[in-house]
Amino acid sequence: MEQAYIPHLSVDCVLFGFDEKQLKVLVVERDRLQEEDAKYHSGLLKIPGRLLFEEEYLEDAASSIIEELIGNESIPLQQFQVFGNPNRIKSPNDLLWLESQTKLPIKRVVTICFYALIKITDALTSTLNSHRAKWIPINEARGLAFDHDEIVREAYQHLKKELTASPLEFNLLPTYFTLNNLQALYEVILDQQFDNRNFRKKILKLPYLIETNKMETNVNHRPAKLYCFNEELYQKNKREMSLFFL
Amino acid sequence: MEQAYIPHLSVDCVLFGFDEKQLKVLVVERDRLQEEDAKYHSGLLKIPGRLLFEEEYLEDAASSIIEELIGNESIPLQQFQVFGNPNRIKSPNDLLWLESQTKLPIKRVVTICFYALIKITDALTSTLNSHRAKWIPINEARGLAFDHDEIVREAYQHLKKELTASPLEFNLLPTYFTLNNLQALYEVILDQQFDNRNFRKKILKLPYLIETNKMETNVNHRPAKLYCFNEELYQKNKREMSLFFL
DNA sequence: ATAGTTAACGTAATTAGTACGTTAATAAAA
DNA sequence: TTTTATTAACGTACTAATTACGTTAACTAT
Repeated sequence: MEQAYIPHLSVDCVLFGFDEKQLKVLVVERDRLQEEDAKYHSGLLKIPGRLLFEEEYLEDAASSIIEELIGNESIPLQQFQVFGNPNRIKSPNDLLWLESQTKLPIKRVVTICFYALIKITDALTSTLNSHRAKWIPINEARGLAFDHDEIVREAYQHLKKELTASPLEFNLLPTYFTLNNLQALYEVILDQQFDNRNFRKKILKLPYLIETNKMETNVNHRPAKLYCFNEELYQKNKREMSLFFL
Repeated sequence: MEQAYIPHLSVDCVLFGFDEKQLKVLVVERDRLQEEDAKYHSGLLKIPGRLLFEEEYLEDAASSIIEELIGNESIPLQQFQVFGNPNRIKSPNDLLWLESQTKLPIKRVVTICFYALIKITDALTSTLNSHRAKWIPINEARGLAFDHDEIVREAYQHLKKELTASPLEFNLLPTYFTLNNLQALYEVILDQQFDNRNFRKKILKLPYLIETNKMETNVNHRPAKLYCFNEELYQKNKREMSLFFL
């Protein structure tokens, strides 16, 4: 059964990834319109999102958008802000594109935005390619379609704030990671340097950070111990640990 | 010119007030429907809100709702969450009421929620009465129409989190207040006691808390100095002071 | 072997936070 | 006029957390 879109409401997702060096966001190509689609198919970039269906839960819409791109359906989502100015869609092409997608006359779209943290290794390149999606460094997310520059900027602010308040960003790391991986993540997100020895002392207090007996391999220096994240202990402890972390 | 409503979108406001003892929220009566409106006119309670107009900014809608009830138009608003489950309007009467208000067929309403802090003395009793609005203690906000119980609960959580992260709740106090007024506010919102002497030391570090030469009057004990809040200094300092306060 | 690189442990000094005691100023009661 | 009740306002010793460092260990590449 085909579901009908609500022409006034959409859901957009800012998906964050971390490749051990940089914080990235996932963007997809907004197809160029037929008329201007002359030579190549590479269009303007946007963040993943679509109009809401009439009977659809907001979280379900966001999850389905993520699942299509990443394949994983159990990724925690954070609703962070609504963008709904009557004039937020400034470019006539953006509007035409929306109408071509939905076959509906579109006047104004209020979009409910979510962000999620993605293990960058979970996203298969083939799936990304087939959706013409790719990771770009957050500071290169400029000139996106609609008001998506602003949406990405605000999502980043919320992520920063959340990370300062509670240490939960393990989802951006691979399953096994070194303490220095973790520190690099904190430094990149918060744009702030930490003393390695003090960071280590502080982070090791977290009961849900588990030391394994695995070691880093293929490095040309002393290999570090690998750690992993115990989600069950995290669920138990996040309430107490949630405020005032770093 | 009459503006048309968007039948799928509304804005609701949780307005917090503080009467030196209790944290309160402003509620209005949802008119009983004609049929059941037999004896008296006191209806079910709801928080203030309405459908969005087609060309209206979200913040403007929220501001207009507040201005109508409080009269003051420059109150900072915080967008905190969207409530948009397809089945969030459970009571048939709530739906009928919406349709009677808007003369539109309503299927599903996604509501964008804001909260604001109100000096309780700014709200004129006459204005409140004419809108059949009143302040009720937050823990008595039960059995409200729609899913407004949940909305109030969530708004309160956000307020708590915000107050823990940054000390900005001066808008809940009268212009001149004692340090004990301020402490009582913190204790009520955070549901936590503070040592009077330590609270005083900590709060006096805030550069935007200004000592005046006025004194408390009409108290049968040693009168306290009155303080006020310097908004300009607050704007300058909030960035640095914003995290990790109490 | 030696140099280069990052891992991992430790400690003194500083700063912030907590738990208290004491005196001061006012109104009302005795 | 003294006493009592009540809250204001100041101060200080103790404890916990944070910061700023030094040092040694384990690995690779030359």
